[in-house]
Amino acid sequence: MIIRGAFLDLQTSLTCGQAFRWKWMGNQYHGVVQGKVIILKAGSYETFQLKSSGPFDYHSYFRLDDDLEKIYGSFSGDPHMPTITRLYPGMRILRQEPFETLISYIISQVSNIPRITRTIETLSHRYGTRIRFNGEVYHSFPSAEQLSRVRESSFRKMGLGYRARYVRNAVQRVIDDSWDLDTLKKKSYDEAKTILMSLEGVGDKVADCVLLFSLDKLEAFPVDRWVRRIVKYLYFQDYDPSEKRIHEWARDHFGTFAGYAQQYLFHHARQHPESCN
DNA sequence: GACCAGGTCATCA
DNA sequence: TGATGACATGGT
Repeated sequence: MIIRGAFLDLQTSLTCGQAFRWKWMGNQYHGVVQGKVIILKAGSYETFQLKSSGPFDYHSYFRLDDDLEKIYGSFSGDPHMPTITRLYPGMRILRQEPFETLISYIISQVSNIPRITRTIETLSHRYGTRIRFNGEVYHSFPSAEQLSRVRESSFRKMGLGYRARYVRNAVQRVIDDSWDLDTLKKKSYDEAKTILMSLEGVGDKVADCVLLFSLDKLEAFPVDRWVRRIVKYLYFQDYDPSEKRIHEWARDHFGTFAGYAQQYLFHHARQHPESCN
């Protein structure tokens, strides 16, 4: 199937560090979303080729309803964002699955993207559902049910370290309370964040990532080391802002689309570390 | 081998 | 509220 006319930078959107399961193989991106194998290839201007093992709502996954021009426009009063958004046009926030996002970002803390990717791959390979497609074997990200049979010690052996207990507890909570994380979409940002943070090992940052990347809260502004670095350099040169101060500032300064601003700042900081010194 | 990584939590002033 | 260190481990 060919998708036309989407303002979407496939490569940057898939590899800017928000999703961990996309692999570049044979000139295409291969991934598994909602238990389906998805293969994507960028064609000439604004066309994409999509193959999948089952129905895939790419419009929803890539959030094609988000009007990027309008979002960029909402940052036009900022001294830096017009330049930064222009460097990565078409980079979109993805709408990922809440459970996968929660577990992935619990794992991500104080780690690095290559390691996070590898760990999540191992987790999927061991406990996810095996899917054959086009002669290749893929694995879905495991469900809470599938992970509920895994001991904390097994997570530890996979290299999760102290995060093993957090993952184990989060899985247990989802199973015990028959917790459908999607219901958090209907709650306010603050309510949903409070609920997520009631999980051990889920603090400000992980909660914001889950809210932004899977629960439609575009006002979430995850602050990690990279974001703190670039925000401090670009906007707070005379003093060192506290975590709380950065959050207040981001909400006031960027408003409803703070999450998009965050992702562009994060990506830019990683592409150009020298721009933060 | 040192330093760092998409943090969180407990503890103490 | 704000500062500090422990937590496990692997990438560079």
